[in-house]
Amino acid sequence: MYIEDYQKSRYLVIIDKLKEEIDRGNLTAGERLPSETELAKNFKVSRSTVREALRALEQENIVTKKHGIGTFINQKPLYSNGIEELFSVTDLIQRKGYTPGTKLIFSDYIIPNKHEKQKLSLKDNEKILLVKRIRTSNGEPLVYCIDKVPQYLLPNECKLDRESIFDFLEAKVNIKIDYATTSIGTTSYLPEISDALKCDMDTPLLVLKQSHYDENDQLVLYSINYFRSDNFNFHVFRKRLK
Amino acid sequence: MYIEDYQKSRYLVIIDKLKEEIDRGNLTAGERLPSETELAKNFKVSRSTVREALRALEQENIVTKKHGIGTFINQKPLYSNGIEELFSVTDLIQRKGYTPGTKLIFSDYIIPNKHEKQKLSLKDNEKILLVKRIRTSNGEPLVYCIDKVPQYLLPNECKLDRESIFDFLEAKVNIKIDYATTSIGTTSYLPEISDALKCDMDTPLLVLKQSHYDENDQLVLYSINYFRSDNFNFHVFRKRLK
DNA sequence: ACGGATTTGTTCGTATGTATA
DNA sequence: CTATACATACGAACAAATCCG
Repeated sequence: MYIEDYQKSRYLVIIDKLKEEIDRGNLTAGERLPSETELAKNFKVSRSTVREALRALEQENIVTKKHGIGTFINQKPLYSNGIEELFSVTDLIQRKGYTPGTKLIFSDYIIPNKHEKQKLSLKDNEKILLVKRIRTSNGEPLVYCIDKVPQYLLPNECKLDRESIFDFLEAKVNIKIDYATTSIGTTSYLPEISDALKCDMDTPLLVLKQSHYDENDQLVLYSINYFRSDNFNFHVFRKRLK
Repeated sequence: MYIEDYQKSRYLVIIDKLKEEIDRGNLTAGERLPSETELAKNFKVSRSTVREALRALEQENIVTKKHGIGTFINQKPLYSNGIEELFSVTDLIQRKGYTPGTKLIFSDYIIPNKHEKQKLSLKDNEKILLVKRIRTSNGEPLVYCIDKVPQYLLPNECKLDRESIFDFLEAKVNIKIDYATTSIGTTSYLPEISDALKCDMDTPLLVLKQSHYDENDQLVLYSINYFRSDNFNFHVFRKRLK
């Protein structure tokens, strides 16, 4: 009987219901929601619970609250490639509806140089697995990926050559990548990389250097991704503070 | 007497106090905060208020809460140029401790082309103010800015040649820019722009195309910024969802 | 310009649920 | 199993912003 809604907090249920209303078109862009008091009455919960739900929706940029006026459905649905959400290259390609592929260039354990040692905060004698791959989207080269993982995190002999590193770490080693700090820059023609991506000397590359952390704030993966930027952009939603 | 702390909500005060403790080093990275109940007792507020403060700090990526364990100061210092926060180029330069400057290239009202008309959702006959400027940091050219503002938003004859457009719109026209949707890409050498930025043919440019909206979701400014990327990176904090 | 009605913001106190050590 | 810590939920009160007659 009460198996149905078992263990789902009320405010989460309200979020789902409101999102459904929006998807279904009963609530459209720019429209004002019923007041918090009204919503509370409708959903038969307290105003606090409604506010909890609205807060989450505001954080997702789905609604905007205005003091003394009301809560409004946002104009901009956004969700393009919002770069502020961390996903693997595999995910990135799949979300665009394309088929991801991988060409392995290099994969082996190496002795880290000073810079790598510092980035991954390694002790002496600790090696890293260095993987270089070209990721393709429907067969077309899109990204040149260089990934570095400390050896001590990995099972023996593992080469990480095929699958998504994110998926592998999660499935086989039980490491969940939680967040990353990323720097975004560019570079001009680099022989090794530009040629592999089949782009000419005039095509600059978009470079993402990322330090990935797990849920315990351990740095588990440092990666450099070179994107062909002629047919590729990232998007960010930027919000003014204060 | 009571003029001092006039009208500042308690949770904001708590946020400031906790940040101060962190800055001062009394609370260091990785450390666990006192429990919510304890903090409430210390600050002489209810636990709800403490939670309100902690929620905000979590959103700013300053602390992480773990169910049943505690609240922890984050490892990562974060936000150098967190691009997810929207600020003007003037702010950007000032935050780095440099002195911003401006060289005006062009400023006049023009009849928009089809693309501009669509981007700014203009009616027929509506002109736009087109401004092209080089922004300098301690005298060195850093960004080439192209800004487009619908004429009907501006006072007569205004040319926006000197100051920050953000500041001008806020101070003189009472338009507050609230958020922007941004695409990040690159471009190779462009004569007009690369030369102005004094960079050679091998230096790619980082391109930010931004649609700026005010608090009523009105598109008020479309801008294209070309950054010299040889001495400049953006940073993003990317978080995994789910 | 004023006042009252509406709406969101802040704070409190309390109770109960759930995760972790 | 128990104590601790965070998560969810309720209801109440007052503050502050906005709107409208």
